[in-house]
Amino acid sequence: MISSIAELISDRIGTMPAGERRAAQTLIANYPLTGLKTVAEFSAAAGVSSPTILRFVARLGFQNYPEFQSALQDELAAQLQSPASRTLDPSSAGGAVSPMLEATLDNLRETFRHLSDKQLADIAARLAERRGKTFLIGGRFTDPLARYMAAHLAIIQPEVYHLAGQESIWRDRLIDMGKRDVLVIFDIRRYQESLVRFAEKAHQRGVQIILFTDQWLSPIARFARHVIAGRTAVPSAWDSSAALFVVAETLIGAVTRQLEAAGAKRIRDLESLR
Amino acid sequence: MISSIAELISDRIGTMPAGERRAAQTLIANYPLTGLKTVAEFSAAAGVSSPTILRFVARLGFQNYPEFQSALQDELAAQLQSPASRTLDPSSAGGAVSPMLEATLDNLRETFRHLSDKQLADIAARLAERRGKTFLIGGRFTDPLARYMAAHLAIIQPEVYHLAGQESIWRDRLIDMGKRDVLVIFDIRRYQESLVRFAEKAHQRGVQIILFTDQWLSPIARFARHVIAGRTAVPSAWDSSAALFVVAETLIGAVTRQLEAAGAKRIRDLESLR
DNA sequence: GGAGCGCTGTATCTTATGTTACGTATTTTG
DNA sequence: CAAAATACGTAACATAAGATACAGCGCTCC
Repeated sequence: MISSIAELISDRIGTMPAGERRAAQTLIANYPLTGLKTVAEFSAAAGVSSPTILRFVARLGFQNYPEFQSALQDELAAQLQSPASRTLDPSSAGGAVSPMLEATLDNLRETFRHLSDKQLADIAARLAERRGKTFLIGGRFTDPLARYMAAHLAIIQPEVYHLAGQESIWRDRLIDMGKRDVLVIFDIRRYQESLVRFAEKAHQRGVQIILFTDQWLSPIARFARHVIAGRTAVPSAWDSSAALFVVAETLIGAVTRQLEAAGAKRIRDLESLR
Repeated sequence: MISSIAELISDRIGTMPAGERRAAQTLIANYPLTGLKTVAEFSAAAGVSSPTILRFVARLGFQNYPEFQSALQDELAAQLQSPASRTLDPSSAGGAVSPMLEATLDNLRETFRHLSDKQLADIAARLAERRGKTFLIGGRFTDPLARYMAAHLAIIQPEVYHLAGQESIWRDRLIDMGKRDVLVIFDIRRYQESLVRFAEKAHQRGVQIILFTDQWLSPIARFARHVIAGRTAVPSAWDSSAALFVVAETLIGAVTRQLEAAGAKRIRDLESLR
């Protein structure tokens, strides 16, 4: 059964022509506000013409645009009157919504529950003090997280390097690493032998290691100065790196804040280079 | 300081004449819906005439009725984007828990609320049916997400390619793309000109585009067959890609499930290759 | 109790919004 | 590859919306 207009749309969006689908997507993207504006504004937002908007609402079964708007308003009224129904979406209680989401939300909460603010602040401070270089590397599936973090950190401070490519390549970079440097490693099951070896050698050279791993802890934890253990279990064939991703974003934010003064200037400089 | 229109009203309601006060009370009673309706409906609901409504609006400092409505809509938009601020009272958030986490949790819920199961299933089905090749690409900060997704998809099916490196390189890959193929693009603010150009050309060649973007929709939405709009707002200098990351993981899981029969064999084959 | 002021509603006008018709472009089908 | 069907946008149209002018009414204060 279809109760909301949003459902109605996602139900029929497959059968719509391109233009109307754009209208639908625009409406869903910031639902239901676009639908409360005028046809002209709606069409401009979606990048189509006004008749297309009207055909779109007609296809949804409404006689005219005002009738469509009234329906949206009624829906909004019902939502606003019972805020609980918005937070606890009936579909989420019904289990229709992806159990992946539920599991991920749990993972996030659990991960942060075991992660004190102080710990995060310490790590952020270590990343922010630029005594030496910062290296980032990840495993088979987690290397994108290392890239993501590197992409941000490299903007707000110099000497941030993502170690990519073959093992032999980054192994040679060990020669550049010393006790003033930081190495951020992402490694979750199944832990990669090559990463462990690399971490050990870096550790021997006095490099401070910050490890992102799962709750069973990669063997690299043995060499790490800081360990972030994220929950990874989800109802899927794969483990989830979402919790580690969010921790990474949190750290990026914290480091940025600490480097605000120096960082702001650097960002301005970068902008002017474009 | 007065931040919301509701405050503004209750601030001045004492100085208003009887008719306008009725208008004010009616609006407050089911705020802000009455204000989004037409002047005629508003006046009928309040039991006064239309000019009284207009005088009421003028007294609040608005030049005309549409301006007043826009202000209400903006306010509503702000509310809908951060449901936590309304649902969870600030005192409960007073704990030491990172506001980043709270914002991210909200973003996840909001993103999935606008994303129906059917839509996800459709996209997963499209990614699972291997009529053609699958290409993935991302912008400056989102390319790691493309990599992450590619790393997983490439294991369970053949002909999955992540487009990396310079623009000229992947532009040349266009020649391999046809209407049987799928292109997954990640693009959030600030949208990259090069990606838009690339998407347009791919679209012209009949490639089906699946777009991961933010709620303001990249211009690429114009060419996309499927659009996933994730919430990105967090208390940080950067936008958050966490919601898109989780959607990506969800899709990876769904595709894997669909390809279970074929995929399981493939995974076994891969294992034996090690 | 009468004059002045202010608030409110009716009626009219103007604007801009939603609607429709039609020609062109695009896609699909035989 | 051709022909039909469908979809889209431009432009003209009709309608309903918001704005305004003005008259009536009630209230207050001499």
